[in-house]
Amino acid sequence: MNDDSLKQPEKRRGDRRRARTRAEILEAARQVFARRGYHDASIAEITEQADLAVGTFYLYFRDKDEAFTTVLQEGFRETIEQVKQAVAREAGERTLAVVIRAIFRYAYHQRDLFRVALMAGGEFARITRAQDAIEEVLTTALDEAPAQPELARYDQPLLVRFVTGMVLQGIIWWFEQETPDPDGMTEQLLMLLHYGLPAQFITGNTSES
Amino acid sequence: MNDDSLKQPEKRRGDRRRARTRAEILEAARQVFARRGYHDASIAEITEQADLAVGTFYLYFRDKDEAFTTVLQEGFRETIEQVKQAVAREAGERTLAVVIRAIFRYAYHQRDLFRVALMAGGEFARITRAQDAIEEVLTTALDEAPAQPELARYDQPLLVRFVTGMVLQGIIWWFEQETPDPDGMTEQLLMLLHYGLPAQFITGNTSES
Amino acid sequence: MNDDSLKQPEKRRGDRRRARTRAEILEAARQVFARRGYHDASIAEITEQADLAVGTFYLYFRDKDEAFTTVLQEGFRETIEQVKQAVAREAGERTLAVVIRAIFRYAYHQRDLFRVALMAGGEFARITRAQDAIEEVLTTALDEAPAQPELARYDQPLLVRFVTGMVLQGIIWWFEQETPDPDGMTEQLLMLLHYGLPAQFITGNTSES
Amino acid sequence: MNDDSLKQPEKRRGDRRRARTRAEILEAARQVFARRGYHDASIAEITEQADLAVGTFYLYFRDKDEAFTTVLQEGFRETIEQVKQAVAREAGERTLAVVIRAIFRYAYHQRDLFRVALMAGGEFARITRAQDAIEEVLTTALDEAPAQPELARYDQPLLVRFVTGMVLQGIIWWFEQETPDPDGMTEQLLMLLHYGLPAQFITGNTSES
DNA sequence: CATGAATGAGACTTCATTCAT
DNA sequence: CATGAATGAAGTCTCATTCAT
Repeated sequence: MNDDSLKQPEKRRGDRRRARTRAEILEAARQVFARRGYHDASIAEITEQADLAVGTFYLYFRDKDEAFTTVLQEGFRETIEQVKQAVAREAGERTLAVVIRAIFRYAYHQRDLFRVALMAGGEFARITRAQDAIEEVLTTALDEAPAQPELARYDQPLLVRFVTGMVLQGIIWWFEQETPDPDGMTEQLLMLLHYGLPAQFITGNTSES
Repeated sequence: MNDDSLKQPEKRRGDRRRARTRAEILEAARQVFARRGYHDASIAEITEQADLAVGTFYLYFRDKDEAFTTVLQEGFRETIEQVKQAVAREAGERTLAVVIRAIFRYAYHQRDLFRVALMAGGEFARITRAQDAIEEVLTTALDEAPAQPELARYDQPLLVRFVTGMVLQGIIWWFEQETPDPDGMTEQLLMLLHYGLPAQFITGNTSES
Repeated sequence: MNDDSLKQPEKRRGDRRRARTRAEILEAARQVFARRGYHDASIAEITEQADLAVGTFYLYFRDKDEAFTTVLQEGFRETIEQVKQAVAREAGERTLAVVIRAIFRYAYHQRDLFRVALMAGGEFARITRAQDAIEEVLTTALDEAPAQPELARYDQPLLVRFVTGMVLQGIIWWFEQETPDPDGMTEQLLMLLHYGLPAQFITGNTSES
Repeated sequence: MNDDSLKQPEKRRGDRRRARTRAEILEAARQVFARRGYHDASIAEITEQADLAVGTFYLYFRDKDEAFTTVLQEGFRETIEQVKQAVAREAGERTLAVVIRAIFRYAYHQRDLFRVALMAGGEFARITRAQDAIEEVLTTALDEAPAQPELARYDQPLLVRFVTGMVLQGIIWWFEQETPDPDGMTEQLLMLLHYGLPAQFITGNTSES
């Protein structure tokens, strides 16, 4: 008891400190990965940015790869949660419109994270990590949607992929352009999904094939 | 004359040999880049795959970067040309249907090349090189299409990006799946572009917002 | 304060260690450069001689060139200072005799350094670095000397070069011979500068031209 | 007989051709060595300059080193011979004045060769090759000179070295300066050897030690 | 004889990772 | 916990030399 009441605060303080240092490294890593890409980012630059010694890095992460993975996982986990909360807030309306708007809104502030994921290269798995995050949210939305007879003609996973591709391109667009803002981007994307393209433009005929 | 008839064969033989070796290195590079990604591909592995000595590589390419760029450029140049020819063959019908079908048909056989481009990472410009190839073809198609009043509501470059994103995901799909085949993939994509998604599914309401 | 008294020793220890390692590399480099010349000296041989890993070299010097330059600069700086001090000690007598004796005395112990500088080859600038060190000292001596009417007939910079050439040959002599010692060498050189050669020996006549 | 009269011309023609090619390579080598120094000169650059294929080089020289050695040897042999002839022409007057003037005159036109020798670096022997050429001529001159009692106080080989050092510096001077011309240079050097420097300047006293 | 494509040893350099302090 | 000097494997690139044509 005595022991406990004395050590607990210390332990907590220690824990808090550990957590803070860990977070600092992660934040530094995120910036450096975004700046340099996975391969050209060096542990030295990360620790320097975090104002720590090189060795400290290895007290918190097994290796460069784990830090990288963690940056993505924790980053995307947060984004996914925020999106889910946003969707939940618009109670019941688990529609594509709501989901995509939420994605774009949060992704816009996380452009860096997507940059990190997309610039990684190397094992292909990594590239898709950004994609996975989007797919997960979209798939959930589709699954929870009321059955739609018109959807039957689509191969669902493929459909998700197509939409994911569009969303991804929207985010990539922001790597270089600032406009449109998230809501404008959402509007453009939904418009396309809603109205599609003129039949004549697609097939070149008035009548469909 | 005498001189010519004597030296020409020798010169041609040398040229042919040079071209062959160059092609072998390029092919090996393409495979290794696809297998490992840009950074993890080593010159040693490339030359080994080509059954040549390391030094030989440098007789044909200034450095790794030049080889990489060449793999993409020559690869995509060929693909782009084939697509354009295919489109031209279906005289006059420069519709999206024709273009996208052509892209999918040729990209299917070039999956490796897209893998190379997409796995590169590093400088972001590189990642988009695959994207650029698609965008170029799509933009041309859009520009040559008859003016469509309904298209006015879209931001054109963004529209191209969205479609590019879908196409890209279709190709990425093939990295792991074999089906659907190019024509099936085309059909799915065009269907989405043509009919769009049910309004209710998008907005959650019967009436639009 | 507490902080200071605690950290300072650590910092000092680290600094001392760094300085020691740096000096070890420099000493090893000097030996290897003297043994092999600039080009044939390899970083591997230098670090091996210093009993360190290859990578350690690059913690202290950007590249081989910087190490080489440093070996010469620090080596000659020391020599030049010692010569200047020696000259200063013989207060007021800034005569050639004093200067040259000082040069020979210190250069004798620095034979290795001159070997390094002279064996460098490559960019010619480097070869002359040893020469520069001597020229600098000699020029200073000449400039500070009381104006001498007889000196007017000489082209000063050329005169310095000639004397430099003699000194250099004296040092090179020691690369293979041990005798004469520095003072003997000085005596021989000064004698030549003082008495010159017999007129008849130079012109072949009793009377001068 | 028949055999002879028929083959000899062919053999001679072949020999002449071989000799010409060899000379072309040597000339090219000399230029490239002068331009780049021993190490940075590549066989490729030499053969390119000679407008030949790389392999041809090895039909005439065992390796790079042999070509280098030959450039120096043949170059200096020629210079030495010319100097000896010039000296012989001034019948009987084998004085220092004549020898040094001859050296400077021919060395001036061979600045490149000395540059090659001096820029070589690497094994020290090479650096001295230029020096050897001068020493040889000077030593011969000294040996053939009538015995001079005043010379007795000098250590002869050392004396030769000193003079060699002066001559060498005169030639090095021409690497960057154009003036004085060979005769002017000779005059300056001889003046120094003849009159020496003012006693006061050397010792700082009016009376000698 | 001449050619020049091919070879491969060897040099430099970087950087993730360890460990003594 | 923190530090940062040291490590050394691994990768890129050069170029003297060989050899089949």
